[in-house]
Amino acid sequence: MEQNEPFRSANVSDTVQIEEMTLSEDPRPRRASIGARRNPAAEAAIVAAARDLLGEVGFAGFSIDAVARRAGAGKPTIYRWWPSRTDLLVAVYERERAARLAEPETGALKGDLAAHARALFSAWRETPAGHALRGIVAEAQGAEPALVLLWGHLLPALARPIRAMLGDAARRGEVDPADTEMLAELVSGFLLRRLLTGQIDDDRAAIERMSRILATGRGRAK
Amino acid sequence: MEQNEPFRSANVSDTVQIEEMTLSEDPRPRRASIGARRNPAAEAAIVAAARDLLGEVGFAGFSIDAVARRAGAGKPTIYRWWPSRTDLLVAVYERERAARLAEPETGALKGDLAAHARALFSAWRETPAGHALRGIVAEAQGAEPALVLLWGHLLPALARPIRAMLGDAARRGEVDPADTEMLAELVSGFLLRRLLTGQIDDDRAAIERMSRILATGRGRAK
DNA sequence: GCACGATCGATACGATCCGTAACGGTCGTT
DNA sequence: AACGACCGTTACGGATCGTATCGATCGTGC
Repeated sequence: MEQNEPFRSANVSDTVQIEEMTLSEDPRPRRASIGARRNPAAEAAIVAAARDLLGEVGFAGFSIDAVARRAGAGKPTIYRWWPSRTDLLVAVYERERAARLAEPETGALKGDLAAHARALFSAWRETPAGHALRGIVAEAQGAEPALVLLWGHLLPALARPIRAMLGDAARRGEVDPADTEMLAELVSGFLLRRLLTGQIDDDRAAIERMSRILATGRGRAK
Repeated sequence: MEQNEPFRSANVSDTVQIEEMTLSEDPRPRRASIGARRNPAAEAAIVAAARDLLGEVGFAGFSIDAVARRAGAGKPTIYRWWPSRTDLLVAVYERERAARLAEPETGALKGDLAAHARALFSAWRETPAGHALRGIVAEAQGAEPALVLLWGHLLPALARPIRAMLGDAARRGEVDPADTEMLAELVSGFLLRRLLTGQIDDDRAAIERMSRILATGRGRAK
């Protein structure tokens, strides 16, 4: 879904600043070592290859071998910097996710939650971040380090903006401060369940309902 | 994670009387064919081996080869009846889950939800059903058939008793009937997120909080 | 200047697993 | 009595993982 122009390779743009267009299939650039230090071009090419691969075939076709082939890199180079497949997935996930940050400036909790959920679903749909997170969750079901990383780092990061919204709402008196933690868990549970079942389309009705139930309670339902 | 309980003895319950040809010192019991029909002993031995393997090493060490070795069965026999690894996981999951059905207390929604969540966590802890479901979810992130099975069959089955409780509550006027669907999704999201992150210990406080928020709303917080 | 050493890509290895094929043997069904 | 679906064994091709080895590259420290 991204850039596909088979640009005629002019130069390699070797400086530290790496553009993300260094991924085409050139004859044999043979990106060699640049000395006793990490080659930023290799790092960028590997992450870009992993990202594109995830975007094209999803987690199903994601393998270190395939990434190495696509990036024109050696597997030892990948394993040197990302000790496991999970780490590479995390690198892709965090790089893609960093670009999209939702602003919770709405004022009412319900609107904040809905906007955030819609923005997150959109990011998961339109970047490989969704596939990356799905893969990480999958690996966490069989590998202990991935599980620790998931619920010690990634899920807290996922819940952080939600918790921030809930904190604001608590300060405004919209919710009981004692409930914010569980409310954040319920929201992230909703998001995660939708992601893992492939239901991240822009279902505004469902998002609206979720936000209303969790933001305003439902005791006084219509 | 991996708090492997010695869940049950390795007895192959129901179905058919099985001689102890699985663990004895005999070199090769060689359970042969019984003619042009399915051998219940083979089926029971395979499912039992899969269940025990899940209970001992979790989804990480679960493979068809390992199950075949343990069951003294041939891989073709397994693939004949369970066309994919996912199907075998489902067989284990549904067999273990069938034993434990929580009865709704028919009192108030909050208590029903809490009791059900606690019973489910308990079953996931003390039988391999939790490991099986985690494996199915993991495979659903990379295989389309598993995904279809998960959210077309398993998750609806998981949500069914919850939806029933919510239906009762709606008839009692406790919740708006229009909210039952999303409430069921939120509850199952809570359960699933806890399972996938290995947090299915008997956290009564959290379960209580979840039940209170979803059952009674939280607009009138203390 | 110069040896050291970490890096690069290429290749290969052992191990594991998947899903299927071929085969001889078993035994109800027809 | 022939048929055919079943069983377990063995084996295969393909894919993947993670690691080892190698020659070449080129900053860094002496």
